[in-house]
Amino acid sequence: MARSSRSNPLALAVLICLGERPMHPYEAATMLRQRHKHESVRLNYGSLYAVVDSLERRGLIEAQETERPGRLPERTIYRLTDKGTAEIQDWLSELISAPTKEYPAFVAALSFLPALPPDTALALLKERAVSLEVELAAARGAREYIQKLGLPRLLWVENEFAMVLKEAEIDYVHRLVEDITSGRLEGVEQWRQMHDEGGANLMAPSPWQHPLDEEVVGKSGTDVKEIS
Amino acid sequence: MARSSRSNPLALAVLICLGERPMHPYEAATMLRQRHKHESVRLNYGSLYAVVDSLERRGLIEAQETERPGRLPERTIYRLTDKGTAEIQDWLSELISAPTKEYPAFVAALSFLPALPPDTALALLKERAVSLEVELAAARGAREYIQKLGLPRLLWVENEFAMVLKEAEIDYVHRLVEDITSGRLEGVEQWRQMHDEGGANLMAPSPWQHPLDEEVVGKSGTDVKEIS
DNA sequence: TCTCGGGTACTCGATTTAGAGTGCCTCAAA
DNA sequence: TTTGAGGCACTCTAAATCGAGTACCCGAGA
Repeated sequence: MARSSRSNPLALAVLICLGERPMHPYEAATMLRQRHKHESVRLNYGSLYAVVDSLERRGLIEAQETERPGRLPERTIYRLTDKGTAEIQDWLSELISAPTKEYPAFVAALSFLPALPPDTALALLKERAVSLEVELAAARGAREYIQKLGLPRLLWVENEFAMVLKEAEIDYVHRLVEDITSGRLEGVEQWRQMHDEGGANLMAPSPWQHPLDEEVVGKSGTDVKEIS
Repeated sequence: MARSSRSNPLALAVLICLGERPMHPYEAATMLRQRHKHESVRLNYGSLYAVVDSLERRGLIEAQETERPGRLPERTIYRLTDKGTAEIQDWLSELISAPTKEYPAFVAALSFLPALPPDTALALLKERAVSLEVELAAARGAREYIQKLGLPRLLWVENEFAMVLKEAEIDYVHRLVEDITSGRLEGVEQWRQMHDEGGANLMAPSPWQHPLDEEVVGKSGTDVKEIS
């Protein structure tokens, strides 16, 4: 229960905004966008209010007053409680000290790579490399500009790290492209062969009858009796 | 609608399993675990059946027969449709060719680093580095073992890439630790100063009055009239 | 003067997700 | 012989998520 409530980092972001001064949710969102934190924390208005409610239920923030400027929708100003202050330290410490298992889409995609014909895969990987390089160039541009504005590096570390990840990915994609083209990647011959023969599209090209399957695949698949 | 249905890669994984031969959802899950795909694709039983239903509604798979071995719960065997075969190619192509914006927890954490006192942050970062190194060693071990089993590299690329990411992260954390310790990271002095003075915990240490805020923060925050 | 695009500040509902729970089975040890 | 651990194959429900929608306001241009 307390564990699942730490799932959405947007909640932490809101807490930290409120740590600066009391404000209403929409203003916190505005501030986060202002400071470009919406590039590191998924921010959408649907979740924002859900997350704020949950923070209030948990006693980490409390409503201070509600006002309505003109006849615009009413807005509730929240303030951080002591429990909230403690939660910031705790949650943030956990996030920094303990790596969490993540599931990037590209890792998933790579694990099914053999399902595409090798030449298609190659073309698509090259496309990705180009897109990534464009993104990287954009990020570099942004960084230089921001630096000129005088923002110290401390307040930009997240983007620095994001760039590091992007560079690593670019390198890897390039290497992969080369290894496939040159046939250096072991498995390509069977891969190509299987698609040439109009073979089934699998994550385990049939020539090998997936090495990890051992005898186990049959276990839950072969007692096909007693059809209802 | 079609867009949102591509959100969970588990659906793609199921499609690909069914591409091998018809089977019931639980068996697909077993096969995925067998082949260690659950390390690249988030797999839990709650989502599994939801995802299968959605695939059926979209006409990508269809029920072939339902059987019940003994008096165990009934199981439904699904098979891939032609639409499903096409969807595999399409979806996978998209995943490979177009990088998608992701929000790793550590990026979020870094963007709030100034909210922790610098010495705490340092200690936590060192902790993370150690954990990451342990994980990397484990991954290397697994890879060597798997290699000895004779699994070709093609069927292991996703882990290779995951390791590349991990290495990049380790490097970065090390650099960050050094830059903070040595004071080379610009902003540390103010950072330390602000926490020494028992200052507020913010993502924008107060001495700078967040450079990116310009005049804008006041916009939605200062018309505090007409309290209801 | 009118209006039209863009910003403000939320609300709503349809999906999705996570993970605990269920009831059945098998096998092995006491 | 009983008992209990562990696997099978789902089902259920509470919570989270996302994006579209709403209702208002303001300022610039025709």
